[in-house]
Amino acid sequence: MTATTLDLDAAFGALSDPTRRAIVSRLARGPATVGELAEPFDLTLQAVSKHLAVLTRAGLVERHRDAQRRPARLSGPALGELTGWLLDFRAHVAEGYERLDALLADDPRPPSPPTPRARRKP
Amino acid sequence: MTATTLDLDAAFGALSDPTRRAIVSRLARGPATVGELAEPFDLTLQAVSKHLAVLTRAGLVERHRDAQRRPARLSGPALGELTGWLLDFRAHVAEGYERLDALLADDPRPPSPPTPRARRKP
DNA sequence: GCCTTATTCAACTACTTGGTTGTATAGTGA
DNA sequence: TCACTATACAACCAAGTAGTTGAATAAGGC
Repeated sequence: MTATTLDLDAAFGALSDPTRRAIVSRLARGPATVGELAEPFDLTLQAVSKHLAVLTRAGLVERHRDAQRRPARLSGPALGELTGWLLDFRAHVAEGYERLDALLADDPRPPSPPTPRARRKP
Repeated sequence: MTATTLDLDAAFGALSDPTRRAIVSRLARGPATVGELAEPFDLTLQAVSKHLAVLTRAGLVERHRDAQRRPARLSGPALGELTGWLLDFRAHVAEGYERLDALLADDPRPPSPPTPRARRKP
């Protein structure tokens, strides 16, 4: 409740980096230290530490102290909020599509031109 | 199934910008032209066009031509995939928490020392 | 053909960011 | 205390990006 007031900018931004997604992936299987997290990557510990800082600032990861170590673990609530935001969106999109269908039914245009992504002039 | 092979980097990156999220928000209520999308923002049309390009590259938005206009609309599948990815994650997180509980039950350590973030020397 | 509208491309600037190296802090164990 | 481990901080750099202005392209209407 009240929640973390998740910063969507920071959260989405944090997940836009493949290294950070991999870190999140690993943390999803349980807490880990910076050293453990850094192992699979060809990165300095400092770099991983920075990535963790980004994830922490975004509210996606929590840290605590365990002797010299500062293990990180995922913050469930933030991920939940993020997911909620997207789910909410999908619903709106579905709604939008219905409306679009109505529009198209009124319009003498083919249902959906085959324009998946390619935007090159011939 | 095979799906659009959604580029998570691009998709999350695209959503990490508040302007682009606002654009997506607006598009969720139906297609719109660049001009229409630009109206609520204090931005040039070029800037909005660029944002749309980012969203399109990320597979979140589709464009087509309608006379001089090039209306944009959300691409449902991509949003769905993104949501799926996060949902999948949440499941893993829940799993991870269970495992963590087991760990803590095995460990003579207080559940969570009050170390939120402050790391300053006195 | 010419003018208007809608949008994009190109070049440029200011700022952010992912990475580095080097140094400093915190905690453990001898 | 000293040595060692784990992590963070600071300064820096190369690359990316959000924004700008100005010019170009595309389609319609006259």
